[in-house]
Amino acid sequence: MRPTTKDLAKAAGVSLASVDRVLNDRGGVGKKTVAAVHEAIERIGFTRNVSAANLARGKTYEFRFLLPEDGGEFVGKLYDRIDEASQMFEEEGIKVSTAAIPALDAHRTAAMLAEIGAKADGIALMSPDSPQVRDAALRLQKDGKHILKLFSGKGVDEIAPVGIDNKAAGATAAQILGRFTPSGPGEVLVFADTMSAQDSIERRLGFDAFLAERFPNLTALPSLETYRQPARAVTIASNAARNHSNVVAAYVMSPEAAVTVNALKVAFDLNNLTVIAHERTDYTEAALRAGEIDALIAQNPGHVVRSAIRQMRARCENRGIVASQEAIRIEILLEANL
Amino acid sequence: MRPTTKDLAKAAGVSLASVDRVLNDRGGVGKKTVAAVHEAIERIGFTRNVSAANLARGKTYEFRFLLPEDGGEFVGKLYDRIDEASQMFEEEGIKVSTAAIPALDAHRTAAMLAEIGAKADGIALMSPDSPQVRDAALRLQKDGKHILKLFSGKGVDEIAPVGIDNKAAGATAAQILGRFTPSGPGEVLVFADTMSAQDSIERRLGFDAFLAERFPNLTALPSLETYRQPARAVTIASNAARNHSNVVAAYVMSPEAAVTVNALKVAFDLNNLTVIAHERTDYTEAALRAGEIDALIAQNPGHVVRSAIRQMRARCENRGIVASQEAIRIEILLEANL
DNA sequence: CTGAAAGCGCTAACAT
DNA sequence: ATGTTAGCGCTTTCAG
Repeated sequence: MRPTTKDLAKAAGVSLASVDRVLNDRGGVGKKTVAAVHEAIERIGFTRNVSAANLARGKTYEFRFLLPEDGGEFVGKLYDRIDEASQMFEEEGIKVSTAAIPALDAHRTAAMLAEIGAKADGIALMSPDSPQVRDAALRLQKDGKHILKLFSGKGVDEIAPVGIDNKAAGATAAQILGRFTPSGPGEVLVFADTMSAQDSIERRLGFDAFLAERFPNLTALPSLETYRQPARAVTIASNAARNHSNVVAAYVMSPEAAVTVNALKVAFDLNNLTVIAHERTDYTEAALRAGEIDALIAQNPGHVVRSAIRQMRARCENRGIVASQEAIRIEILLEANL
Repeated sequence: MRPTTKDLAKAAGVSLASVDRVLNDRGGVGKKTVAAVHEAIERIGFTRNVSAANLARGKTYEFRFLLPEDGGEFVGKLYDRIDEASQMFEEEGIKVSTAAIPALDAHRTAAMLAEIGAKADGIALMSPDSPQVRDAALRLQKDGKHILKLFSGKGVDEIAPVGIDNKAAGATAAQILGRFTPSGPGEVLVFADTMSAQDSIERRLGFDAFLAERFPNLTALPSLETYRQPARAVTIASNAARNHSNVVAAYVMSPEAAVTVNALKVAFDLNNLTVIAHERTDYTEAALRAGEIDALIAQNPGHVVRSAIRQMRARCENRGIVASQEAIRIEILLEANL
């Protein structure tokens, strides 16, 4: 049988309470005691029983996902995965819920973050970077809350990101686009909802660097911003078709491809255009099947959600994580591996 | 606070013991009692606390991975992931270990399976299909052991598989190979360690069907078997180069690509040959970076290992699984998304 | 067929 | 600074 705290206490010649204090480094323990316990841990090979600890602690965590209120299909998928994960984590005493935030209004987002964050143990936030939100997040972190950024740039601030490396995702898009496009010089259209989003900037960076290095015959044109407005998107695409005679491919950077791809359909013959888009949604899946989109660069929303929850928990209990499990893979989706 | 068994017992007007009997349908309970408990569960919204149950039960599980003794690099990766997972699951009372089996010797494999299986609660087995092994596995299943097949065909027998759908993987290889290869007629070399392995057969099936339908100008040649012998592989590749004037691509089906790719390197100019291989190992990763391999069709070994463990546990506790979490994705790896 | 009661390994008051 | 002890929610004898 695996040694228990009782065994440990006996082996270290101290009481259960002292063992517990050392194990959870609560302080107020003599140096000798600490040393004795640590020595005994090594000697008898003690590993704590998490179930028992959680039970005794009786602590239940409240984690909250804050998602943009007008998020579109991809955010819809996230909601589904959160529901699913919420059920499986409930058994482990973790309550997971969601809240919609007005992502475009940095002020109100920051206010909501502060308010909701105060009541939760952990927050996973999906919102464009902004000073207000960043400050609110950092303040919460100071208060011992654990907060994670979803799908946003890594290393920009002190807030840990969860999601694919957007620069690498852009590079991946460039590589698949380059390989799928018949060789010979050509121009590549690049679309974004709006270039102010940190993730679009990073994708663009990775895309350009890779394309320039590997496919110098392909020229990436300046980013076109649709603001997710169908009419505007059509106008933009049509203008592009008129102004550029040798467009051979298009890269749709935003996670909501529908508006842009629909616009491309009216302005171009998609059979002669390599189209790379992001994220798997009902729309992009159908478009991939129909041959309108050639490949999808995606991240698994279920994995992102579960990873975020595991990471928030690990932080709450200040335990480590299994890094390889939490790395979010950049997936390339074709029709055959949907 | 979440309702507990005590609350449930009170709500149903029965004792804790009866509640437990119903919850774990142990039988020997009156119909009325069962009904009362179920009604109360719905009424007060009871969900069991797994931690507490596991603690009280005091049960620890023993799971064992049986892997081929001469497995090569890919199996090496598996060992690494198993070590890693073993640590994280130990905290939850799950002991995970490995054992090497003589995969080519069906008899001894079956014998080892029977012997090791008797001592474990669950077995994850990676071995070629054979009647002997199948029978040993089914016998263990009858004895209430839980056994999973790693990387082997789905639906072939009563033993649940863990790993990618090999037919779809073959199709994915075909699609990426087709798109990466300049159009115009050409021949495609297909390599296997040996075609007797179920997974190679399925990959070939998926590959051929997809290639024929989408890339009719590409002709897949009969499978070439290397038996993983370097000299033999070189001979085969050289013969292929001599006998076929228009080879434009190669599909390496086996999880150990090194021998075949090295042989291809001597017989062909890899710059003019699209090479698709399987699985991420140090070798394939380097080859991908060097441009010798054009794309990798892979499955995440860490995910496979964790999924197998979760599934064995779920079976032991006869709980359900979150299907979307256990589906092993067919990954397409390029240099940019390594 | 049903119930009472003693733990599982750990935590957290409350003592000392 | 250290120890004692009463549970956490559930399972499991052992009686009835």
